[in-house]
Amino acid sequence: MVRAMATSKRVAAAREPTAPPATDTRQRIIQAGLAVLTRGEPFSLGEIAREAGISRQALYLHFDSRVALAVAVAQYSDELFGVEQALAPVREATDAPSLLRAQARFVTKYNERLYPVVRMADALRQTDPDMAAPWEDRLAARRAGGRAIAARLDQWGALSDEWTVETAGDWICALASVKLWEELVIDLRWSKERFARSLEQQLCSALLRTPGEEAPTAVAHSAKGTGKKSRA
Amino acid sequence: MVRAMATSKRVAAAREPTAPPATDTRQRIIQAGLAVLTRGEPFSLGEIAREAGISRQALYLHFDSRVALAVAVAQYSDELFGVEQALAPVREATDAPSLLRAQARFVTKYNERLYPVVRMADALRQTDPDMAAPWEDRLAARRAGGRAIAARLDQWGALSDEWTVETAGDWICALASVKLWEELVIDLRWSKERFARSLEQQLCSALLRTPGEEAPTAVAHSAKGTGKKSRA
DNA sequence: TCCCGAACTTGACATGGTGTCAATCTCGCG
DNA sequence: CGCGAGATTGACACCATGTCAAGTTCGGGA
Repeated sequence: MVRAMATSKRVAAAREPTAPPATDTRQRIIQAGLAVLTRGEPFSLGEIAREAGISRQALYLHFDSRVALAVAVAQYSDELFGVEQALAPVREATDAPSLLRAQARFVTKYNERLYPVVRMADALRQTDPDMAAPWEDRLAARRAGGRAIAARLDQWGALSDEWTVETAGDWICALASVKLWEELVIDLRWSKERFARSLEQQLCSALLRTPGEEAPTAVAHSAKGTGKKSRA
Repeated sequence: MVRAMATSKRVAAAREPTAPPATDTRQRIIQAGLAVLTRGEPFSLGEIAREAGISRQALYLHFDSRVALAVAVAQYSDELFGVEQALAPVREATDAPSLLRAQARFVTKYNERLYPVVRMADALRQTDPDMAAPWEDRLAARRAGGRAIAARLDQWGALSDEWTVETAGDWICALASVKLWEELVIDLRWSKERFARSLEQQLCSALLRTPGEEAPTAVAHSAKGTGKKSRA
């Protein structure tokens, strides 16, 4: 193949995402991996290599193992989707209903896009301990995201009394899971629109204080209220 | 294969679960499979054979393939759990809150017990088309269960206006999914008690008409009301 | 009593995937 | 020129699934 020089591995790590010439082999492998993963399933390394136009053995010049490649593909897929940008509406929401609406829309798009990758990662983590750690990281990030939403709801006095910030965050995280999305959209054939709509509604009815109840400023029975329990 | 006579397979199928002498090899294999599956993961046929005290090749005298064994294990696991009996409180509930409470408790117990089996089946169905059909069957059964609950809520006039029986049924089905249970109980370390409590609460807040609203007998704005839309 | 057939055994083998190793090729650059 | 990075071909070990063949054990029926 081409490549050569002090280019390639070191460069790939340092390359900014703004330079997509993709002449880099490592990058080509990752893209091939994503392509193979996205269509169908079986996921054989030989297939990815063929797709990338290199020999199977060359994969091992760039990745220690199947899992390392999978992790790289997952990360690339994340970057490609642009989580940061997609999350902007969620971060910028200024009231509870629009926050939850933004979250529902984000979740719908994100899960649709990341579904094949998460699927594979989930399958791999069962058999491969090396996949467990990255998986945990992602889970922690999702959990933190859910908790951040719950914390803002709580700050606004919008969080229903039955929740703590922690439990509400976990529930938000669970409802945002690819698995729930898969169950409804893939297995039960829901349309994305219906999923988004239902998720929004359910987030609202699950989390939000019902309008008729105590005002956010009023500290009622126990130690509930505005600053419920922001961290342990 | 060998198979022949009216013995063996036929006998295994016809044997009542009340006779546990376990002299039947097929049954021993299934039990070994469940045991291996329940602890840890890797799931190698050789291991199951060793656990069952027979040679690896003897597995093929009883099961055509890995998938056939897996299906048998899943079915056995179901019988062992006693779904019918465990579902009794759900079937016998006479009001909406206790129905949803019974459902939440059933789901918690069932998912905890069936988790390893479902895990394996889900992994297998990705690569093995033979697993897809049994999976679909189970999904259809779960969906029907969810829909039955939704229909009863609707009959009682307890189902919130935003739902049809179909969509509510699917939502119940999705919240009953092993995957949601896994996310919360396994990955996020929720206790079973907390899961059961939250699930019950969330089923209620998601599905039930809020107390202040229109009475069940009153047919309000559109064509909603008691007999919402029992089938398409 | 003998023997048939069912169930199981051992052992070998094909296939296909992962991961490793060694030898070779090809460039660009110092 | 020759080094060295990246890539190639080819071979190999290992393991899991699935198949095949031949032999063993044992119970029950003719």
